[in-house]
Amino acid sequence: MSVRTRFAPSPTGNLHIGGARTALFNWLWAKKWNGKFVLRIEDTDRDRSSPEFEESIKRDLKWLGLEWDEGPDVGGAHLPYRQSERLSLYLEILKKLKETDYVYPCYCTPEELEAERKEQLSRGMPPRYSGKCRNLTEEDRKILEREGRVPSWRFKVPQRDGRIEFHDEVHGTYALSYSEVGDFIVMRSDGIPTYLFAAVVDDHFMEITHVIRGDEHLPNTTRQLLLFKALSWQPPSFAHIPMILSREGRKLSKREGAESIDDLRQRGYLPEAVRAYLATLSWAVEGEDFLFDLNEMAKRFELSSISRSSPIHDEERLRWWGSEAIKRKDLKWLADVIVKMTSEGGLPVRITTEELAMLLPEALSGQATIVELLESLNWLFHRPQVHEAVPPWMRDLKAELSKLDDWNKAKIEDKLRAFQKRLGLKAREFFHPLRIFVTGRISGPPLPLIMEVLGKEEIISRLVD
RNA sequence: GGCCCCAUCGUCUAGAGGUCUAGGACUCCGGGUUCUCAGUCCGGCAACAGGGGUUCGAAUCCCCUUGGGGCUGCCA
Repeated sequence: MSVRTRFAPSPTGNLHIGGARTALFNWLWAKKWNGKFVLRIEDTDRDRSSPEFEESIKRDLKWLGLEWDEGPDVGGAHLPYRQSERLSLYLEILKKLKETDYVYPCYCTPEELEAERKEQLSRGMPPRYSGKCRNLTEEDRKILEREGRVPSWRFKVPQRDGRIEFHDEVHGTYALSYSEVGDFIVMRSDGIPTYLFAAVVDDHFMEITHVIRGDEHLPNTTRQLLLFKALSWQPPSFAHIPMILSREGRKLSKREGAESIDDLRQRGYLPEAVRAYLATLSWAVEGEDFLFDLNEMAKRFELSSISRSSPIHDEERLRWWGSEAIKRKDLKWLADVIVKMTSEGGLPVRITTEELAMLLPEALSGQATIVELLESLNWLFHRPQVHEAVPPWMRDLKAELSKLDDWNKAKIEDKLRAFQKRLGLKAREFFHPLRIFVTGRISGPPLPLIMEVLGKEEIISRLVD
């Protein structure tokens, strides 16, 4: 059987680094085995799901290079791929469950359940469903329904000793006692299935072979296994990857380090950098070159080498991957992007893509993002605002340079050095202020190169005296 | 509260009983190179949470404690 994995986000927010890493691992595992990567939209939370989030998630996945073989927009053999469009299927399966007596209607209202939970907690009891609707008679049910109550449907968790056990690809054996699991709702009173149920049904019919997801689902898996068993379905393999924690060591939240992929893109990170960074959280690998190529990454990917402890999101390390990715990028490509950005930004373009590509090797110095790269090059597009005192030799230098006809970096450098020596200045005493007047910056590519690129006229006008 | 998961430098991690005076990467620090900064190259600081076992021998196995996380939802 060929490998099929899925990424099943709920469209209740943007794709953030945690979800992106889950998607990445699923993609890698499918591709490693020449299998299929399925995108499934889990929009069963009607209150919080929105089409806008679905769109942004898809856009961000594509940006990361994680294209899906089956899913919304691209179709596939298991249509539809949005849970809200699969409602009749869940109803059908629920019917089976009813017939085999694996579920029962629960007439408790959310308010009653909440009160019950509070009560249990205050008495130091585990907050679990009491099972009070489990043994209702037909007569009881009729009475409750006459009151206008619409039931939800709960799964009858076997009341027995022992534990529900399964093998997890990263955690090894995981087990939970039956007595720890309360009867859980599979179908809400409004006819919408819960995640626990819908995911099981979909994973079965979509023939998912490996469920790779965050380890917050570890306890849930036992419930889902119960469902698989009740339906006589073969469950997939499970791999629960540790969830990324914030700098403070807490679960990622909007307030704490839950960076959205959208945000990283807008800040100018390259997708391969984000991917490589995400991959190395929990995945220990030797070498790093292959991390920039998705297919190479897939070849080397191993579920068994994923570590069990939660990594902490670290911007410093993301930045390092960012600069590595830029360094490896084709110069022409980089130049193209920069030129495009400047023209879109309405900046005067004083340089051709080819010229820029030649300049780039000297200009690259640890910028983590394209935005930073552009920033570091802004002397190309703006005359600097210099507030420093004009050195006394500036007027002479200007005159000297005006006489230089052969305007290339070698000649410029000769001129500059001769001038500096004649003045009796140390190199830094001369070049440093000159750089500031030419670029407004205290660092950058070699000055003669900058001067050649900017052109004689531009340089003369920047050397205010 | 109950149950479960996790635990090596500040961070990501290697390590599957002796090869560990614990290796690599990021950050940081020092030095070389450079007109400057960055980069780059070289070097350096820095960890097995604590306590008990098991064993000739433990970062590696077991137990307890501590710490962190998750689940315990008509969220996913």
